[in-house]
Amino acid sequence: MAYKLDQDFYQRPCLAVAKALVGKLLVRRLPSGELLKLRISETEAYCGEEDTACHAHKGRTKRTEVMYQVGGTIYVYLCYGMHWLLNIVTGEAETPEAVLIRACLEQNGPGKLTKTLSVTGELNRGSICGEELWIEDDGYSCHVVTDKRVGIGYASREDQNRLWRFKLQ
DNA sequence: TTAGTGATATCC
DNA sequence: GATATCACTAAA
Repeated sequence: MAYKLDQDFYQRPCLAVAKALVGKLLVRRLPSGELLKLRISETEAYCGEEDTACHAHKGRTKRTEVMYQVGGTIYVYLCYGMHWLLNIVTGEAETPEAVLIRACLEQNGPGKLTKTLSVTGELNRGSICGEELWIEDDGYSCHVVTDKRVGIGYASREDQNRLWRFKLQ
């Protein structure tokens, strides 16, 4: 009995949302009308200006503006000129928090994931509760393990060591 | 291990 | 205007 997560789900601290999203179904309706469902197997939390790994830690800019929206907003970002990364904004408005969807089952890597789902910058600032992209809970539950975040060598040692990555075990 | 890629931020 | 940076991937 799958049901679509509503906006309230995302209006919680990013760590809680990041952990809760692991094991959920990411659903994408392609422009062609085709429906794709993938189970989320890995997420990472990026939490506020205090977090030196977070894009918004230096303050609000044109790019990070999206992270200051209310939870439930989609933040899509182009990395290394070729990969779109999918994030979901969490928490209250004015707090720059987001969860990076890092991988789904059968899809390791955030860049491959967005390629498979045809996620591009067009979805940036959209709603994760809309008709193009949303998340469902089908009652599946599993063991979630934590780990250090990766690919954030520019962050402080302290922040690199935070166990803010959540994986399906 | 390393090259490729382009938007963004930061520095003239 | 110019350059440095980057939450990655594929090929070797």
